[in-house]
Amino acid sequence: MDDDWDLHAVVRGCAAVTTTSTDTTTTTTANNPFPSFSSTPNFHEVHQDSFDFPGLIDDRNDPFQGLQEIYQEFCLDAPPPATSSSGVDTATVPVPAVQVFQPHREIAQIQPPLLQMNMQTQESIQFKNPTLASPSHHSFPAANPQPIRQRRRKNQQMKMVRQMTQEELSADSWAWRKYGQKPIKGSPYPRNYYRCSTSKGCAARKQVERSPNDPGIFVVSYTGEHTHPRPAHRSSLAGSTRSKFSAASKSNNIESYALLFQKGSVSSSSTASGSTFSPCSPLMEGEAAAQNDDVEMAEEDDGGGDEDDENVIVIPNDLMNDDEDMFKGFQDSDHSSGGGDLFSSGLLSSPPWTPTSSSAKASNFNGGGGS
DNA sequence: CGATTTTGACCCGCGC
DNA sequence: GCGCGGGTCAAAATCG
Repeated sequence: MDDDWDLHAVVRGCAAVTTTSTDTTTTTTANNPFPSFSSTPNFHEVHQDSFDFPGLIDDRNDPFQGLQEIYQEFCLDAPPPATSSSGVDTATVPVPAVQVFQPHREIAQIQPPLLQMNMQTQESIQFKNPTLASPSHHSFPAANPQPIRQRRRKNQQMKMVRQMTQEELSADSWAWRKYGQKPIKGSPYPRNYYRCSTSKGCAARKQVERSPNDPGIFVVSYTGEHTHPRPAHRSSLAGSTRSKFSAASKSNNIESYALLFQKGSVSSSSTASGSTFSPCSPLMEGEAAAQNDDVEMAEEDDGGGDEDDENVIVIPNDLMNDDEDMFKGFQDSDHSSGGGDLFSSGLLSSPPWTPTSSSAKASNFNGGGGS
């Protein structure tokens, strides 16, 4: 197919784009493959009763901060705090499983290292990034350079799952490369596998699949962590190929973004179109067939599908509003250095989540591409 | 020509 | 131990 949407762009969309317009977001961190969290009362409501994470959710004004910190530990090279605020080793803190499903909302299912330490088989937890394995805090084995397949117990993998829309998918500033696609039992839509293409040894992985509940929603799972800083510029590798948006990308207005989305929508009916930033195109490829078969999920438990029920933290959509700050970053770096994202890379000149462009939404994205 | 996508095969975790 | 299902590999195709 010649009109495939650019995969990179697609997968780049891990950054959240939500409707929020306030300043409740936190910033994404350099190596953090996951979107940062924002703090909202909602989170408190949902989780405070469900968890008891010393140092994670506490009395701080920003209940999310703790979570974010833990996340950062997971994703960043920065050494994590040794203990929780209460002095209790976080590794020993019981972690009840919680899942909250909110259709049409983003969901984060988190398995941060600290929380995971008390899971059954600790030895199975590994970080490929040496710097992540902070010996004093985590008893993770040192990164093993061992190249071949590194498989952890499936239910032990640290994973962050999030539901997002097409446009949100498009906001991912990381460069991803697709390395596989598999039909998932029980789901009409295939799952697409991506790895970070910025750095060869980067262990960051991303899975994207369409939500069986709502084809307009994409379930994105992040595993592993980046072993390199967030690309300052969209590297030549980053989605450089298959890009057919040169024209649109050169324009410096929001319309170009909207246009791109329109393109996506138009093409989606037949093939997905060659749009560079189409967040979900890869998904659609396989989906097309599935959709034709009539999505017939006898009973989908949830969008999360077979996510591990245990050891999972689900974060409501509202809490995941990192887009704003993230976007700030885009803008900041964009104008000057190019900022390593769709915009800086020239794929987009304006953020998709601006009021203007927001109208050109993910709704366009249904339908699916070819193959 | 280099990078990415596609896709069947292979590997392996996990439940029975 | 076996089989299923999911994750990854890797060769070939594709694209700019």
